[in-house]
Amino acid sequence: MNEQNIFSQYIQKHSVFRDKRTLSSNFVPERIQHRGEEIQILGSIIAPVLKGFHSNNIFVYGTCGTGKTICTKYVLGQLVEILGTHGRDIKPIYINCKMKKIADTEYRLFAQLLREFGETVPDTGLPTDVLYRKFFEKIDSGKNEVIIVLDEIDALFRKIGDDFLYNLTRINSELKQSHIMIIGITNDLSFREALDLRVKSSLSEEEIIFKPYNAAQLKDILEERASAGFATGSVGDSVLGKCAALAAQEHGDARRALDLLRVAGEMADRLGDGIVEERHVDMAEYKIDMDRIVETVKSQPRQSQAVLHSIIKISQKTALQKQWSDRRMLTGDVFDAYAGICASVGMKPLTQRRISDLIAELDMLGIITAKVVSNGRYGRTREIRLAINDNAAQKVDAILAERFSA
DNA sequence: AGTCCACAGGAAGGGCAGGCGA
DNA sequence: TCGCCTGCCCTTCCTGTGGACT
Repeated sequence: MNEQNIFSQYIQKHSVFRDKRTLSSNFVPERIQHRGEEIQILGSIIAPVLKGFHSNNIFVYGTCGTGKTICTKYVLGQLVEILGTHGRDIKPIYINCKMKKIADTEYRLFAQLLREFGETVPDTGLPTDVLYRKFFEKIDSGKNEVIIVLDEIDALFRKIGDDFLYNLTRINSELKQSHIMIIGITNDLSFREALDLRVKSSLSEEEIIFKPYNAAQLKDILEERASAGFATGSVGDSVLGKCAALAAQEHGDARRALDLLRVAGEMADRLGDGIVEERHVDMAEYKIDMDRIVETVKSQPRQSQAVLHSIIKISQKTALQKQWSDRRMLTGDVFDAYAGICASVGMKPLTQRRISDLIAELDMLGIITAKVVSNGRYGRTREIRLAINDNAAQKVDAILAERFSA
């Protein structure tokens, strides 16, 4: 091999990792810690399908990173494993409703369900009721028990309402030999309350609530993952403790804890340090937050970017004169600045109504905070502030300035 | 108590791209 | 090819809001 090859150095270098996959939040381990009770309950609700009985629908609640998805996948994995010995026709389907362009509309949801059965469905073009009928015919062509896991079901509900749930449950009353069971996963505890009465009554569901992990539980989880993921002696107890403590501050989010640990390892690797230290966790925390912001901004449509650009511009201008807490602006200010940017780059401006929606979307993404306030006779508007720190704002501004340079 | 402001936000519909079936 | 369907982005129109001001 050519010693000058740019990758030869990488191959020779010692890595802190043994198996990085196990440090991914999507990885389903053989044993899930601190969720024994929830797994038991979930299993006991699903179990009747093994004997040919119908199971109730289930709603799994819990904040981000509390193990809802992983436990559900784990239980279904166990189900599939035992199916081999029982030979029943049970088909679990996992769909993440937050995945844009995958299952974020009723059409796309049914299209995705049909694809799980090996059908080819166009991305658009067919009436939704045709897909509905196709799906119906497909599952009723045999004796099937279909378990549909709808992860982040609240995202789909917010976008298209609860008709899709009603339609899914209604299918059961029409099916002759098959049955559908729905497992909805959500971090919105008020989700059920928002459902229409007729949907609630047709669901006949059970609920499981996942509580956040505490720091000690997170550390247990990290220890087990680290022993499989890192080379022996590469990561110390204090590093695991720090990742656990930081994640515990964020509502006991195990996903965050794993991300911190994995990225800290990547930092150590990149710097050729051989051992993961606490300073790598600090770097990881910064990098994760920065990457999230930059990626979010880059993936926004041009008009949203122009709105954000105008918000940063106003924020920078006021920063010179005011305290941080006073760096707020109103919808009208943002619209004026946005119109100015459009004029300078020759872009057709959208209406204020549309900009109002884009501001709300940026708020949802966590890049800005936009609070509706009333200023008395000076009107009702949104008070807008940047929700990212100065470093991130500068980085985002540099990206946007390049995009909107006249 | 009534007025007024500067929007918020819902509803309806237009225009577009793209796919299907007759 | 045409009519009909979809999702998506957008505009237009409208009503509602809440607190300062008169």
